[in-house]
Amino acid sequence: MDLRHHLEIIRFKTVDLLPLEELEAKLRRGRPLVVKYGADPSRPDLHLGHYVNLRKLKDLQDLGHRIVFIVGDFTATIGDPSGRDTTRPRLSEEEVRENARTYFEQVSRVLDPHKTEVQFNASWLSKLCARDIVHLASAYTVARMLERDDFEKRYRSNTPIFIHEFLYPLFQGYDSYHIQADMEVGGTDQKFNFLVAREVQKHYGQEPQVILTLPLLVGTDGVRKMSKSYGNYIAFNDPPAEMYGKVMSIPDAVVPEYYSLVLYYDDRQLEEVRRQMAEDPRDTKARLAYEIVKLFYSEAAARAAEEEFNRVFRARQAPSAMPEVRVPPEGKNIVDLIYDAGLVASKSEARRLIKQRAVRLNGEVIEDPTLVLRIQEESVLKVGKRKFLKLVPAREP
RNA sequence: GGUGGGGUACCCAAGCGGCCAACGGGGGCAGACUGUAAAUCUGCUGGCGCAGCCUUCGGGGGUUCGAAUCCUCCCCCCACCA
Repeated sequence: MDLRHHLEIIRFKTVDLLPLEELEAKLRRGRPLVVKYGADPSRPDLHLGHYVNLRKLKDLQDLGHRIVFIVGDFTATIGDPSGRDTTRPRLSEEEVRENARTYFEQVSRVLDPHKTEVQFNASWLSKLCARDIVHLASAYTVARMLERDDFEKRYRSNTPIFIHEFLYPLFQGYDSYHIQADMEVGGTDQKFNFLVAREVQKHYGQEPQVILTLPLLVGTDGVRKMSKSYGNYIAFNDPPAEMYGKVMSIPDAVVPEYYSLVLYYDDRQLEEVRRQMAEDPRDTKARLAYEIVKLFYSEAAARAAEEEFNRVFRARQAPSAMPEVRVPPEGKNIVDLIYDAGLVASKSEARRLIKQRAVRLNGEVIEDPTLVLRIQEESVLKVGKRKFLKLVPAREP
């Protein structure tokens, strides 16, 4: 493959790819690049936002480059004392290892696990002594640290920044140095860290890495970036129906973005998507949902998810499968029933929902929270938009 | 180290002795409308044995018939000065 074509593949969908000349020089040597990807050991639940990065790593892997996953167990076990969240748990070694395992298992759905390396950064970072750390810290200045936009924002808004937080980018940079990274891949929010890493590598007399950043996928709210902490994410591990439903719930405006970043559509295809979006937004989004489920599961799963979705939300019928609850012959209070089934967090919440006419039995609104429910035959209880229970009369033992 | 300001529910933010389970906004949930989209309107958003009760306003102690509100000690944050 010629260099131009090779570069073309690498560049697809990237925001930053720099410095380009350095990348060309590295490629020209004909050696596989060491590509670094940082993994957060506290977040084993991968989502579509991660997928954007993994998809790019897959490209690089297919081009013959070496993917190295760095599990940040060092910082995870030290814990981050910033913020008032004193309860934030410090992960134990076993937890980190377990998280890394499930993480890697999910990664393997995109990358070839046999060609992907995993390294734990505590194995070298924990060996640094004070002298080493001072030396590392002299690779960068406070002024330049404060250039990072979230530091800058916090500085301006008088939110504390702790010294060790300045250290983290440096440690990440040290990781790059340690594995002799040629390139680091991540979201645009990582750009600063990646650039610091270049300085660190130079500081140690190593050729700096090339940085490759990808757009941040917007979450299901259509506003903020997809993130577990915002609760706006679609996880690799979401069951097909859930995944399908979540895609359907994204705002129209971001549909083309999903086509672009998740399905990897090129500009020509995207133009077509936009045209269809104007014409038939619902079906265009449905196709997106279908394709995404297919990507993570299978064609059959996608078809099933679609059918189920249409059944429940378009035809407004009960789902084909739902949790079953037995109702004793003497009946059971409706609030207790909803609460015991785990549909709500508290009985007060159950009462509230009833008051708001959000609870239906076989389509009939239940208004009385003191109701003792008795049933003769199988019934369907609907709570809110998407929670269903199948009620079964319990027979005498 | 000094001086001043501040810590209120998921987040921001009012309240500054009883009318406070705590204004308002955001977020979330629910209902109507719909394409589980957007927009809009409405309601809710600590818990329970729910017309009542219990727990909450950084933590402990105190004053008072009564405290988020006053006093006191402690912890934490911010700004300026050093």
